[in-house]
Amino acid sequence: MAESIRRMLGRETAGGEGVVRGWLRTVRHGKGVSFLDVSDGSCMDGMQVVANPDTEGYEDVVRQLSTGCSVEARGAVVESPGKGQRFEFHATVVELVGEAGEDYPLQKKRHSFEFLRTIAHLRPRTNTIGAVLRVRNAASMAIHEFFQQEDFFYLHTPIVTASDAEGAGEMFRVTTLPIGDPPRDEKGAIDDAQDFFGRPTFLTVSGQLEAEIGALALSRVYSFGPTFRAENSNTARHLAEFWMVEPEAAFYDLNDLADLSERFLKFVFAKVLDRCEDDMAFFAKRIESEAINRMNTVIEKPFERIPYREAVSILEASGEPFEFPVGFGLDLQSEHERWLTEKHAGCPVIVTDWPKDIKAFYMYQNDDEQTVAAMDVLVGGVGEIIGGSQREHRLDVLESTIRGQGLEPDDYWWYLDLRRYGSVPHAGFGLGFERIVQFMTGMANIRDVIPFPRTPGQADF
RNA sequence: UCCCCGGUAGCUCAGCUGGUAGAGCAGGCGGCUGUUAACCGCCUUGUCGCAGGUUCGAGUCCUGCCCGGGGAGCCA
Repeated sequence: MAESIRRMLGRETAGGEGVVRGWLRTVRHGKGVSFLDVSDGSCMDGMQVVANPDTEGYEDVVRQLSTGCSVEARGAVVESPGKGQRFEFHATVVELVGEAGEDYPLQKKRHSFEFLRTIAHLRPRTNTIGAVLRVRNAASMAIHEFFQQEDFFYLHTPIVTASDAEGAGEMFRVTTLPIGDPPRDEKGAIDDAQDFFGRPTFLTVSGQLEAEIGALALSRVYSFGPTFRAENSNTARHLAEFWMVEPEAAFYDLNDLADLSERFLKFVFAKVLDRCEDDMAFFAKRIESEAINRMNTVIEKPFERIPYREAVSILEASGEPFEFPVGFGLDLQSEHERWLTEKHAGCPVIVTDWPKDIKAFYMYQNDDEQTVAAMDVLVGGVGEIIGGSQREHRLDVLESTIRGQGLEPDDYWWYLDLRRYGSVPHAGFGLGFERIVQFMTGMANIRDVIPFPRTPGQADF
């Protein structure tokens, strides 16, 4: 195998033979010399391949090269006399592997992200999307590393679920019934009993309920996988298919969970900064100047914890002309979240103990009977980045909350069983993976931080 | 789903209050240069999103539709 350009550029010293394989970003011809910017995606920088009339294939290959074609060059790594790179590659042979005609869509100029989305099969070859994909990779691995070192087991929660009551938005139906002529029962309704699973099934909107099963056996688990929402929401923050990280831990209370979330963010961000230095420098320079600073704030500053009640008082006393009202029982808007973390605290903020009426049924009810043990982690620039809670582990309280919200306890029979047999306090949080990639990279649209975005009306590639 | 904005050359965009389409980049040719999204000169490229309508005349105004972007709601 050829050495990657990342490794080649990272060599201690020049000298030595090598092979460069990759795609041509641009080519500059001089009278007796040509410079090929060759990228193989292994790092931000490409390798400057230098060819001259002594290079085999100079006239019939090198002089004919164009942006986008793939090449293989054999030669030697030498110190570069030019500015802009430490090493360059002096080719003795250059071969064309795959040509790219003049209609190659990616030019050596800036393209709009909107246009790049229409050529998602080629956009990973751009600087920005390439860097995004490398950051995604580094962040994914850091997430696994973090949980492994914290003794969390990676639990594979299901993609297909029969529960249509997870309560987190519209779901995609999964069926093998013939769509034009489905079987009917005696009343003329579609006969779900004849469907593949014998009942209606959907793509999961959350692995949390199953993660709780895992936590109440292995003590600490996390799921990290695709999640689906059929909401018709068309924003820079929503995808129909996205990746979610959901740790769940037995014998954790809300404080333990807040501690975990703080360690988690600090660890993952530090790893990404360390392993994607060039990519992050690119984002800070070309996409969002605060990208690295924001991450460093999370890494360096202790998170401040503020109960919701107190947060509301602070916001009310702030004198800030907010667009949306503040008051007990009202959810915090993005503008409130950002003011709390950016102006008030100057560090990430964890808002705890929220009014039960605006939170989900499975959250632990506090002794005041008005609030639940929920938390939102707020960071500068985006607001909420993590949401979690201690779960209600008391059977009677959970059953009455389910009924109180008009839900049917029988639909949750196994979830309630977990409270019947060896129930323990436990807690967990969820975070949208693409949201933290957005936070890290400063990319404005979530469709540009996932390789193949799925949004309403869009499932190409 | 609602509100706002937009859809003009392969790409990024300009085109004022209606008068019949332009720049940069890409591409072609030539020049020059150990070059750095190289540079200089010349040249080519358009069903102006689609369908109607108003008008002597529509890229420009009106209506509908499609697509995209921003904001909102919902959320992760």
